Amino acid sequence: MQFYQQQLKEKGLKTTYQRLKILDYLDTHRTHPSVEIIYEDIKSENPSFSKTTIYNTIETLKAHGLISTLTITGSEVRCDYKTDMHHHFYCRSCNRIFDVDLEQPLQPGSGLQGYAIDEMHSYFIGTCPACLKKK
Amino acid sequence: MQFYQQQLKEKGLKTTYQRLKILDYLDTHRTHPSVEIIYEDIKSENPSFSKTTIYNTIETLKAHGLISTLTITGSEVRCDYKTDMHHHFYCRSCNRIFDVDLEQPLQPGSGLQGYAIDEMHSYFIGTCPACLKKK
DNA sequence: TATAAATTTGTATTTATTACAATCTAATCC
DNA sequence: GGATTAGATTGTAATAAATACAAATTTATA
Ligand SMILES: [Mn+2]
Ligand SMILES: [Mn+2]
Ligand SMILES: [Zn+2]
Ligand SMILES: [Zn+2]
Repeated sequence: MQFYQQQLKEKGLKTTYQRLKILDYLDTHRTHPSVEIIYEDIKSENPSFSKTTIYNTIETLKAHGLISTLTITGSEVRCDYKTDMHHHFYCRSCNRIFDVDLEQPLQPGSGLQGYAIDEMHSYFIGTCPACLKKK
Repeated sequence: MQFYQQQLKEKGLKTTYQRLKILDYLDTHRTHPSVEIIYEDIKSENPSFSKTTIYNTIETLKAHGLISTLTITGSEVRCDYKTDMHHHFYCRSCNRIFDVDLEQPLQPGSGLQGYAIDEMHSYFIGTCPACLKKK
């Protein structure tokens, strides 16, 4: 928790219980949870937590580079404690998102001369091993 | 138009004015338009066209591999006539999506052993050259 | 401890998408 | 060609994620 507090201070953000809680949640739940999931989980032990706060906090933390978000499911934002570039696999069957390692990480390349790049993503969509077994 | 009709037949889909129109629209508007944009444009010359039909048709055409869709903006589905794997750049400033060529096309790699892959995407987010100039 | 700025909260609103039932149409068969 | 029917389109209602906003609360600073 001390570390999160320091991160917030470095970014000029006030330390609040909510921000610490969300950072901790994402750090310990590397499952790319949706806002809804985060909300349900946190709310269960902290009923006064507001969903709007989660939206606000996710936006703030992301804007300051402390977390990242994914839009690969098409229906909701998914959150990620990791901010370094890495790749994902989205299983349509169980709705889970997995981190994947690729031999060839994504590189800008000459086709992007003149573009200012903020984010790089690559991902796969399909069915994960566990779901394949069930069928 | 003859070609679209043949494509539909090959997939066992009925030929309808709406499907031909949407295929033609996407073929001639390689701008990754949203459903809303497609709707506005088509409706202007064909007021009876329904937005639901566009949603339905996009889904059907995609399911049969005749078009593809992107979810990279986070707020709406964007449509693409191209179905072969290629990469994208999303400009947050003008909301446009550009096709980009990369030296290294995305490859599954050993990190995805056991996964069944339906789609592969990679994309960049940032500011396009035109928007950079304006600032 | 008092203060100001920032944050949280609850509610209302917006927007994209889906559900659904009635109507219509394309393909098939006579 | 005309009747049949499965499939497609349409309009409306419903859902769900995300945003807007203002009041209440809290943090950091003095
Ligand atoms: Mn991740
Ligand atoms: Mn494209
Ligand atoms: Zn799965
Ligand atoms: Zn731009």
